[in-house]
Amino acid sequence: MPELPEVETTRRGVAPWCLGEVVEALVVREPRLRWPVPPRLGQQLVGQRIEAIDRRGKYLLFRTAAGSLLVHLGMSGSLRVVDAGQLPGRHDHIDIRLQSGACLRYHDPRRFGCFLWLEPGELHPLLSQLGPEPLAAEFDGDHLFRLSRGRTSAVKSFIMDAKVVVGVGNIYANEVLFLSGIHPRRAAGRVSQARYQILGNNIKQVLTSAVEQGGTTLRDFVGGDGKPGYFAQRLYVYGRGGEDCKACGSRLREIRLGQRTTVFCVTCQR
DNA sequence: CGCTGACCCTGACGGC
DNA sequence: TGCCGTCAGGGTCAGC
Repeated sequence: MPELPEVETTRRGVAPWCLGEVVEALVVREPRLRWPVPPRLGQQLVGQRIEAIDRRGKYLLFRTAAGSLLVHLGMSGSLRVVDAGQLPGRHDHIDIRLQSGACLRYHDPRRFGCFLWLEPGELHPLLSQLGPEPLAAEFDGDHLFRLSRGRTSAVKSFIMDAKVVVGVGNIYANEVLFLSGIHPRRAAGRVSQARYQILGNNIKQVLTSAVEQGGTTLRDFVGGDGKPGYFAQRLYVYGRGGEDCKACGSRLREIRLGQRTTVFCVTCQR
């Protein structure tokens, strides 16, 4: 599912159809998402003008004068612009119909995503604990180094912790650790400051590049405009367990770490 | 406080 | 062909 670049790609894809538009109707066919879709969401959203679409980590925020719609795509969610006349398919759970005739359609087979409402100025608990944006200036290797002191959990789990930094999901965690030469199971507290500088820089570089490429296409991901991303061709380790390391030729090893598949090179990563 | 594992849900895929 | 186990890009939560 979407990691940060996919969410950003979705944001950019849908924005041209949404900004300045008034919501005509909210159609909820299936309210059972990660949390139930609030019954009052329609009343809150309909009639409002979408003034901005922001992203915080992997959350999207549709801003209106009355409050904000908070959307998370979960593992399998997508948001696409379709013509209002297009019939919904299986797992097309929610439509946001705009007065222009366009329709934002939320599709999510696994239903791990969410649609929630935020009052103006409300700091939702889901957002209040989040760490810095990886592409912001306040995130860097020093931030990782400081937070990691004394931590015994694996550095891979550490960088995937949204309280540490948002937006680093399983694909990019694997990639970034490979590029940094760091063993994913190494204790976070036992990675040097110098290596965290490298890791921090690689997180910024890889996510920036992935956003520019339009995200990573795996299985069914498509951006808001329906076009697939092209980052998948550039993956070094994710999905390549048992294959040869592109740097040294060793066979890539695959392990489970915090219930997530982890792929790394025993030669390149220490 | 930090860490681990269960859990939420559907679908795809491989082995038998 | 079907059945079964496993796995999938997310995150929360309880328990230690």
